[in-house]
Amino acid sequence: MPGPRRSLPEPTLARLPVYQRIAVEFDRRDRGIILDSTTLGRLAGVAPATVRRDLSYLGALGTRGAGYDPATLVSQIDEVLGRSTVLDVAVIGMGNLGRALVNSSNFLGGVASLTALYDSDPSVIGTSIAGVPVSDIAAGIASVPMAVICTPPEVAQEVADQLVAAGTHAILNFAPIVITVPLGVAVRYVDFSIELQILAYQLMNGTGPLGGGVLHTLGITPPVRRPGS
Amino acid sequence: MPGPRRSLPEPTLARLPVYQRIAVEFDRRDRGIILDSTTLGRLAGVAPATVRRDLSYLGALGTRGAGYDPATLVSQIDEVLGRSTVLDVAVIGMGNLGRALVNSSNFLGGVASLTALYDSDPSVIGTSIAGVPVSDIAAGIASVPMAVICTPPEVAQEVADQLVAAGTHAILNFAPIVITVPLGVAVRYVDFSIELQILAYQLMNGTGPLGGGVLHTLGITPPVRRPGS
DNA sequence: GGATGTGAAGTAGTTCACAGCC
DNA sequence: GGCTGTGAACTACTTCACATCC
Repeated sequence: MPGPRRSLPEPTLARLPVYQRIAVEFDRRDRGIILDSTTLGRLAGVAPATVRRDLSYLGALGTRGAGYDPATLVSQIDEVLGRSTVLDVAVIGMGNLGRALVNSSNFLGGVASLTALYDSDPSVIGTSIAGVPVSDIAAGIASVPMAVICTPPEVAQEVADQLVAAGTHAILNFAPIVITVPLGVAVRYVDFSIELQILAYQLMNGTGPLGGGVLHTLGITPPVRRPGS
Repeated sequence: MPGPRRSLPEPTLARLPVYQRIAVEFDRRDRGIILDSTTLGRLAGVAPATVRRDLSYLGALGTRGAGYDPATLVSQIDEVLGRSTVLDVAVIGMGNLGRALVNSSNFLGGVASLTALYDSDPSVIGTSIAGVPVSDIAAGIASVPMAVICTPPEVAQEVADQLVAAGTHAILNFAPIVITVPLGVAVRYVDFSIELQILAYQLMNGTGPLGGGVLHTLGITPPVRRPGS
């Protein structure tokens, strides 16, 4: 079994939204300017060759000798990321984090629409957050393609099971625990404490003050600025 | 330039806290039991060979024919992750997200101690959150080794510059923008909207309902459960 | 001239497969 | 017997370097 042959490598997938944010900004500010892979790479924190390789997966959208048109970039990335289809998403667990997420302006990233919120706390059930009413999780979960788990870790697996039973096929899990799902359900993890631990390690070892500080999260290498530049 | 030779591969580094959480749980529940790489791998969502390779970086701490002692695992991972040295961390930007983070019980992950909070909003400055007073960012930042940026993207670069000037060498950035720092400063990114976009893509293409749903965040592959198991 | 797009080379991480030890 | 620890093979991604085209 050679693996499900994802059409786009995951690190590339993670960088596309970054390129797009940059292109949006350029298109807004300097309409008509052309972005080359070196500039785009510097702003995105990525090597020029990597930028070109990434964008070449979307087809030949650059102009040799010049670069990439921001407007084209924006629409092509929209296309490949499927921004034309907005997916419904539910958030389970309306504690501090759940509330912070749904109130955050960039959370949905243009690909998703918030359709339901769930909690088990009677004092929260029935209230509205970001314009969406909070339902009682015990009363069942409506079918949604994507869901975000922001519950305490003890109940995360149970919630995941409920979601899967209700037809969810993509889960973003903020609970600090690995969840088990059937084949065919996509899960991604966001774990703040692990991120801090990695930073602490890198600060204490090698990659610290003398090392170079070039790290990778989401496959993104931040740009480096030498003392005099 | 062959790269700064980090002693531990980053994906391994990201998995160690996961193994440790599992080991802590086993040690608490069934004192004396021995964990083998297959079990540990299933719970962590990682192939057995990868578990063994990861743990072998910490030295030979398993017993051939048996497995790994949870208590040993916990203390060895503590050691390599540097849990003996607790680093001071500051959080900049006390909006919904900043507040949610500092109020979250597992945020500090045992490696950090929250020593300062900053914001620019007069109505927040002077209050205390999670027992730590919020200071005015305009009044300057005290020197801390690690910092977390939870500001809006427009001011994230400026805040990063202030932090670096104050001596910070590790930054966890939640603002949806790439920041530029001098060589020697470590930066990691957490971007919720990118995570959702990746999930949406994978749901729509290949890796969706029929594909396999095996994803990678933080280098962690979640375990898969076949319909009957 | 100058920047893209891409084979080829290089690098990092995963997985196999088995020797070694309990 | 069973499971670890690890060289060797494999796979995935990045980077080089250059032919190609505007």
